Parts: sequence; structure tokens; C-alpha cells
Amino acid sequence: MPELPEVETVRRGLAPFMEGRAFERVEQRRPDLRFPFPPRFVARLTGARVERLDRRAKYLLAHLSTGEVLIMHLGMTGRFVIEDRTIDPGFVHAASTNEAHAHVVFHLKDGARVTYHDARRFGFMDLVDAEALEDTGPFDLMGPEPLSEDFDGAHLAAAFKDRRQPIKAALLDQRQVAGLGNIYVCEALFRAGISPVRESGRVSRPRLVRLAGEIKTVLSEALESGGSTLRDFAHTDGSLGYFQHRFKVYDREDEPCSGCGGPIRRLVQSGRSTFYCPRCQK
DNA sequence: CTTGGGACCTGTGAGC
DNA sequence: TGCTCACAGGTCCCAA
Repeated sequence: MPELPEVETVRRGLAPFMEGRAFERVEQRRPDLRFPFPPRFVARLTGARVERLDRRAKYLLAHLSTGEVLIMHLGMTGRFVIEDRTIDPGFVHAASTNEAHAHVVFHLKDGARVTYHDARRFGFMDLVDAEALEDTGPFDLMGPEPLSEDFDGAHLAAAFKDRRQPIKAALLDQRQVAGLGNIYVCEALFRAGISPVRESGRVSRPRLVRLAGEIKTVLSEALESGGSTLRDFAHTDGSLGYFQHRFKVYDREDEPCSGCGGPIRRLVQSGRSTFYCPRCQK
């Protein structure tokens, strides 16, 4: 799924069509995605205006005029398709879509129709009071945004202190730092020269400072490229991100390492593939 | 408390 | 061509 750069790319694509507009009509085509929709989901949205579309980690947050926040998570395969007759009647901003996976349709006043598609249905939506947002899970325990000033080597050192977990797993834990996923963790560890199996609590402070910097760099570069397109990620206008061409290790098993020429290896850590260079990462 | 494994669900590509 | 298997960008839940 979308990790932080992909979710932020989606947010930027969606914001011009949603911010300042109200939901004229909402179609909820099934009772659940990963979780059941909240009670009276459609009724609570209808007529509400979207004041602002934010992102926190991998979550999209639509702040509504009703005082509630619409929380949207894309899971692995969630995506939004925009159609806007104010721009070009009948024109669809979208890659090819499968109607069977169009689960929610937002009809906005003055034009746009925004459809949420999600083949695997690992995504979900929820509604909470804006004041309660920070106190509701998972936001209550969530670590800092990696691109914010709150995130640096000192934060990692404190978060990893006395932890035995491999650093790969620790970086995927959204309570330590929020927004990284499998791709960018692999890429950041490679750039920092740190082995994914190293115990997180035993990585030296200078190396964590380097790691925090590499995390910021790789996420920033991915954002500039419009995110990564692997299988089905597409922008809201149907265009594709292209950062995947700059992966150094992810999905490159047996290919030569850009640093030493040796083969990139794959291993499985807590059920997920890790790609790394055994020679360059210690 | 921490950690790892399985579960959720569908689609796709590789190999036979 | 068609089958089967492994695997996929995430996160929650539970057992050890």
C-alpha cells in the first residue's frame, strides 16, 4: 500500500476537489471494509462540508463542518478516483477501474465525484469528534511524523533504548515513527548502511542520527517523484508515481548492489520480505 | 511488557 | 491455455 509518500500524493490530488466543498450525497455500497462503517455513516456525512484534508502517517483526515473528522486508511490497495464535470463533462480522471471494488462514492456539491476503490478491502473509514481524534487509537500512541522536526536521531535513540527487536521491525512499528512501510524502511536502512537484523537497542547514536537523516531524504525524494507505483497505486488523476525506478534494494533480489556490486538478498522478518545488501549493511 | 505469527481479502505473475 | 502456489505497499489480535 501506500506509505507516507503515496498517501501524501493522494492527499494533494484530492484536496482541490474536496476542500471547501460539501457532500451532497454519499453512497456506501457495502456494510464494511476492513471494519464495519460507523453507525449512520452516510447520514453523518450528508451535507457536511470538508474544511480541510489532512494527513497523519498513512491516514487521510477530512475535517468536517459538523465537528467530526472522516478518517480514511487505504490499506494495501485503496485508491480514489475523481470525476469532475466542472472540468470536462464526462471526463474520468482515472486508470482503469473495476466497478466491483468501488465501495464508497462521494458526490460533492458543485461537481466532483470521488470514488473509493479497494480490491482487498484492507482499508477502512471512520468518523470521530475532532476533539477526540488525538486520544483515539491508533493516534494516541502514534510516533512523530518522520518529516517533522520532532523526528531525529535523538528520538530514535530514546525510542529504541533497551529494545531487542530487529531494527527493521522497530521502524515498521508506527508507535516509534509513523508513516514508514516495508519499502521505505528497506531503502532507508540500505542508505544508512545498517543491517535490518541488527538489534534496534544496540545501534550506536551516530548511526541512528545518520538513519534519521536518510529516512527524511528518501521520503522527500519519493514525494518529489509522486510516490512509487508497484502494482496498483495510481494518483487520483490516474498518473503513476515513478520513485520505484530509484529503489536501491526493494524488490531487487539477486540484482547487483549499487554500492559493492554484490547480490541484493531477501529475507523474511516477522512475515515480511526484507531486501538488503549483506556487504554494505552491517 | 515485548515479540512473532497468523488473520483479514483479492489479484497477479511465475512455473509447471 | 489453465492450474497452483507464493507473494503483495498494512495493521490488528492473540499466544508465548
